[in-house]
Amino acid sequence: MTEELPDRYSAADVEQRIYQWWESKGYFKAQDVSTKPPFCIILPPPNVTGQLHMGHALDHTIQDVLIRWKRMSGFNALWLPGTDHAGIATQMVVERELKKKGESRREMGREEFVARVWEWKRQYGSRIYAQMKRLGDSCDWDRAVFTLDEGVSKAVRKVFVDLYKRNLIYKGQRLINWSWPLETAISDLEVEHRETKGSLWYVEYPVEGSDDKLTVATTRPETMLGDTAVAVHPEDDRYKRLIGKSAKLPLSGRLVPIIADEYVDKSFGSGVVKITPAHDFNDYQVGNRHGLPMINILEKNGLLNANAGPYEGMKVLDARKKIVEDLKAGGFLAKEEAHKHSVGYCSRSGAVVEPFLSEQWFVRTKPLAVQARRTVESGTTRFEPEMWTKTYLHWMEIIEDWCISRQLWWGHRVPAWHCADCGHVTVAETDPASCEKCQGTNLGQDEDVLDTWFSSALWPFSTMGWPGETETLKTFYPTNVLVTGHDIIFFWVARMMMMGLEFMRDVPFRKVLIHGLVRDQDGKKMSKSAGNSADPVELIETYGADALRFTIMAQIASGRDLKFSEQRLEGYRNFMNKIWNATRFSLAALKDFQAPADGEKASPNRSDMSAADHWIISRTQSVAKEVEAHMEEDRFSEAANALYHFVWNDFCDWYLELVKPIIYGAVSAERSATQLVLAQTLNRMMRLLHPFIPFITEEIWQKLPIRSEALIVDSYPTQRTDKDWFATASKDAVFEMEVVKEVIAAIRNIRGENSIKPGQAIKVRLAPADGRVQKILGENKVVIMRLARLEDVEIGEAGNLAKCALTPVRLPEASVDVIVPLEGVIDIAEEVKRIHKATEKIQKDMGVLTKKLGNENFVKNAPEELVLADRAQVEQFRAQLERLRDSLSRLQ
RNA sequence: AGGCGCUUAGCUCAGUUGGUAGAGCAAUACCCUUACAAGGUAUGGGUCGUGGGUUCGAGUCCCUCAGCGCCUACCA
Repeated sequence: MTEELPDRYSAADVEQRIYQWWESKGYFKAQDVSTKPPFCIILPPPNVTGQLHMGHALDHTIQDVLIRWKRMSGFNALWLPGTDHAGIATQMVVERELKKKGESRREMGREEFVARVWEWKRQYGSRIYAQMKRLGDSCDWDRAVFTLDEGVSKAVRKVFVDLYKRNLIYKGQRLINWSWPLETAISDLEVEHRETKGSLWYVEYPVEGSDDKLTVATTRPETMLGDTAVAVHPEDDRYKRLIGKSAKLPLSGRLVPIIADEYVDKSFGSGVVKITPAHDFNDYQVGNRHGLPMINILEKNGLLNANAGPYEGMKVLDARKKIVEDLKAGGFLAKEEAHKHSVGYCSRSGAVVEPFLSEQWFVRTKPLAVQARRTVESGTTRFEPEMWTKTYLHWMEIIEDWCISRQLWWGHRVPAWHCADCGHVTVAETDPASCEKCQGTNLGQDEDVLDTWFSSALWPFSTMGWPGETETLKTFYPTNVLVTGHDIIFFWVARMMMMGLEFMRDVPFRKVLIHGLVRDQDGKKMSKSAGNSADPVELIETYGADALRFTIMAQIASGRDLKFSEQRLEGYRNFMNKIWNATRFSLAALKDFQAPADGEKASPNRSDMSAADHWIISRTQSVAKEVEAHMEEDRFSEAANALYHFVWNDFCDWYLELVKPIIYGAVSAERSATQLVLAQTLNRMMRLLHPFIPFITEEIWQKLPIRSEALIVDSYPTQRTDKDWFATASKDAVFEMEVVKEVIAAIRNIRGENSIKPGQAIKVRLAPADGRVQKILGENKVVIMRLARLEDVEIGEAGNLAKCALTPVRLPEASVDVIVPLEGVIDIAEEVKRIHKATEKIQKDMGVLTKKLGNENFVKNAPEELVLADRAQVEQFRAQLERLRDSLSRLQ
């Protein structure tokens, strides 16, 4: 009933077909109402302009593995997808397109431009979804949400209005970060600080009414046009007497007061600071403390304004140059020093960020942060790894008001209307027809849009139909886990916590799983601009999505960054091929196998099973147990590695090899039993592997003799689901197989060390220490002969050891001497070397143990079983050494 | 400046309660053995960054120092 499979697995031929089949069958769908327990993850919405990058690949693979695992574990699993309108990013992309066509945003006006962006979105907005599907993301696509969808927009408005009415949103004139190329405010978090080479200029400010001069140190001399004070430290004896007097600004001649403020560091520069409240955050605070006027010297486009007098219309850097020249010419410049300092850059445009005085909307975050802090402190929401808790809590302590307005066109427009008649601002969920104060109809909507992160902050409930009281919310809120990188804890996680608690009265998620970032081989963060980012879609095309997923999952450990290497990916691609070929062999071995009617429940007669059969079932049980424990604790790499080892080493290297003599043998009850075990093991193996490598496992599943309709919705093997199957394995089988494996390994070692050609069959004598082991060896004689390539094996007394290689096999509770007569087979001298090597190793190990056991305190304090085990081990070593010495003496 | 993290085999990294160090890749030797050369068998390779402490016993817990990295704040 099996068809022929190609000997190489081709992911490209399989993955997209399988994905479409899953989707067409509706397997990704979750139920709003269900008897199953809910499990929900909301996808951190990628930018609608985004292309899938390695960061997504990492983030999504974790989520998909979790979702698939939970889905198979009987949960009503919902992975809710969506995309983010990404205000600045998208606006920039579309503007760039327009520019190519010779069009501009400003010329076409707001309405037309927004229409063009929507057009762009319609065309390219689902590109990222298509790429996610290549990765295997099993999202419930029918629920996909875009942040500008009607439902989400309604939620945004409701939240805005609500917070405004409660005075948690306000509009105010404040100093904010201004990106002049984009002509918009940006939040603190969108500013990147970079060490930059600059100069420190010492400028002399004459003191009014005296010959004194104050030397002011500054890195931005052009801002002196906006100076409204000069400050010194109140305890600075050099300048105490000048406090209260006025200084005369060079060039403009304007008078400014000399004030005292503790903010000034006496030891830095000259100990005198010029105060420019409208262009520096510290100065802004000093200005507020002293009630200083604020002089803004910049236009929105970054050029100097009328306040700059003769410098009006110049760019900041040009003005700086000119002013330095003028200061020098006027004799005001005392000196210039090279100076390194950190400068803020706009993370979007790359331009230097200017602190800029402007009218913006703010969220008062401190009251919101209180609960958001407490729920994490109390453990209602936990961070994993736990260390991020501190980062989060610290930020919640120092949190500042959040500037939520952006001077962009693409986004949620601020739902506030300014009355031209009375000046009142009407904030409302539905567009008002008239001013709520004077009833005038001369209303104009606020021009600003909201920070993209404002809508993102509502994501966990806005995507589920809030403010409606939906079944989705009832079932899935709070969500179970949020999976994200540590770079957006502040941007996003913290804000979702605040909003969720405020509007849903409950945390948005029970757990925040923080993972690391993807780096290149040199440890650099992957980024487009650095040109070092691997393209996951390309990698998927070359190696397959499964290989990429497994590479990620096998390496990701407790939130650490992961260095991506294609070599490693190749290794796991080989693993996929290994699985494929193991299946190919198995299916051939099952050609004449009749699938039992009771499918997964069918078990063979225990008496018909071989030791290998018992053993592989027991190994399956162990690995299932291990994987379950690791998955429960989010130790994905441990789970992945346990599976890797199980498949490659246990199943392929041992089980399949052990079973070959039976499979190739005559039809019998024993052979049928082994076929059944093989079929059942394949079934469990695919189920265990599926969350990690969904495509290949589903493809294989469809060809298995024992299977259900679809692996993706079959059950995940645990001690409970597969209790009966695991119970068919005899407990003795593990021990029995250990003996067999060790004996084979010992013979192989003798062969390898003595350079006996693989093709050359040899004779071996096995001398077991007791009847139990003797029985085991007898029962597995065929297997041992095959795997060790023997032409004959004798089991019994050690006999004459003359010219023999000997390896005492070490096992707790078992001992066998493996004896290979070497005469005519190899050079005796080689064997002498081998025995010396083996002896040294045992002596070394024994030395450690005897030293330990010689320590009274160890014997007194260590657990008894440990001491006993060590003693037994020493005894065994002693016996083994004796055998080796004996063997050595008989060689010469 | 403060906070956090890292330092284990040539490379990339695991190592959950402290009990004689592991994986993948790379390397070496031999093999196209009828599932797989994207494979098999065997082998070599580490005083777990430094110095100290706790303990019968430390890669694992505590302290010191060094190097690297990240985050936050910022020097006018």
